[in-house]
Amino acid sequence: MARWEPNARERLVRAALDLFTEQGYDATTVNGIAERAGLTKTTFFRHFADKREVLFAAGQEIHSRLLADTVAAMPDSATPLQAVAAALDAVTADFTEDRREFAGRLRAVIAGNGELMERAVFKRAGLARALTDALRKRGVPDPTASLAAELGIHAFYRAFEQWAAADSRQSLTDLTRQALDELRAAAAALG
Amino acid sequence: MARWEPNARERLVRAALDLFTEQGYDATTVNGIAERAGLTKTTFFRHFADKREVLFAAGQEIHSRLLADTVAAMPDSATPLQAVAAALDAVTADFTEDRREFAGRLRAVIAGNGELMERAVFKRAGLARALTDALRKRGVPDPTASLAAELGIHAFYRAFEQWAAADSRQSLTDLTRQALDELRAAAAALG
DNA sequence: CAAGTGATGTGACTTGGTAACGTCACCATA
DNA sequence: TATGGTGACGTTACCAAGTCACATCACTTG
Repeated sequence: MARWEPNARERLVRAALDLFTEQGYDATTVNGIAERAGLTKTTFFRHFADKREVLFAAGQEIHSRLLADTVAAMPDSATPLQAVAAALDAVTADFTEDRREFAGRLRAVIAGNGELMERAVFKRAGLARALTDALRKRGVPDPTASLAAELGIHAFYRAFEQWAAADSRQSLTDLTRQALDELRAAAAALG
Repeated sequence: MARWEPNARERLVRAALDLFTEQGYDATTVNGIAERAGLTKTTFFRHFADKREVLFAAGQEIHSRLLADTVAAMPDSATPLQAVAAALDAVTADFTEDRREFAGRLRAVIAGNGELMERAVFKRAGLARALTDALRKRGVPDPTASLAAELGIHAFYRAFEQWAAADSRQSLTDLTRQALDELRAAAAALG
């Protein structure tokens, strides 16, 4: 018999999201989360750097690396925006249909709290940064690199809003491709 | 004789920036800041929502409103990017030469601490949001509005880095104009 | 001169977050 | 089988951020 139940990390995430939706983020204590997961506060902070991070740790650094690796693997002939598009394809493939309800609840909790919004914006900036750096390593000069990266991340979040909130039947990959096309056209028309 | 020294808010900001540069952000307590300003912790939190905000409260909402008002005052014939350029001119006029040393120290402290970076990124997103909303009110459709706004804010921060860090003799207004021109050209060339 | 206002102080409290130390199943290796 | 290490967790104590109820007193207004 095992000494501890497995998947402590995942249990903490689920307990946190449940409590946040039930009583709100502020009214939920870390002690409460840990207790529901059958653990203690100390263990919570061994898994997550702070209270907010329990909602963001899943996938963040993975996605950054996936963006960077995909961009690096593109042939030299690819344009910056083509590299960005490929990277977004790779990341969005991870957002399968069965994760949509979870993503929707996550989005709702985050949207309802200032501290969480702040962290979300920061994470978004981190993704843009990773994408920018990957483009720079391909020799894309500034400010083209950061611009292409921001365009891509912008498209991703725009699409994510639709995917997680509404009941659109399209995949996040398709929605992101459409958003990127729109943004590309708008950028070209800016003047 | 007045019961309290005047300018409590400003005294708190200066005390905070001084202590942060001397001992670092983490090693500085709110009690310490308040004490140096001749006040107490409670009074600190009456002026600033949290410890970080003491470095950001100056100018944030003022700048948002200035951006919005300037965009709103532009003639209908102006393009989105022209409105953005005018708004940036208005905001950067506020960054006079005598504030440069202060801005440089501020930038250094923020760059050295993760929590402060997070807040800075959030404030930046707030400015972009204000600019986007102002453009929308002019009838600029999405995603053109948010794109033009992000381009402008991107230019502003890019220029701010040069202005606050190096000893370039140019005004922030000029640096921002140049940065916006570069970004416009890069956007048009994206494909 | 009385009543009200506003900026501050006091003290007690909750909670996020850290740190030192202890516990015990599991695993490797002799 | 004996032994010693490792990793994941718990316990306890602590600090500092942030909140709240209540008190103070110069200044203002009628």
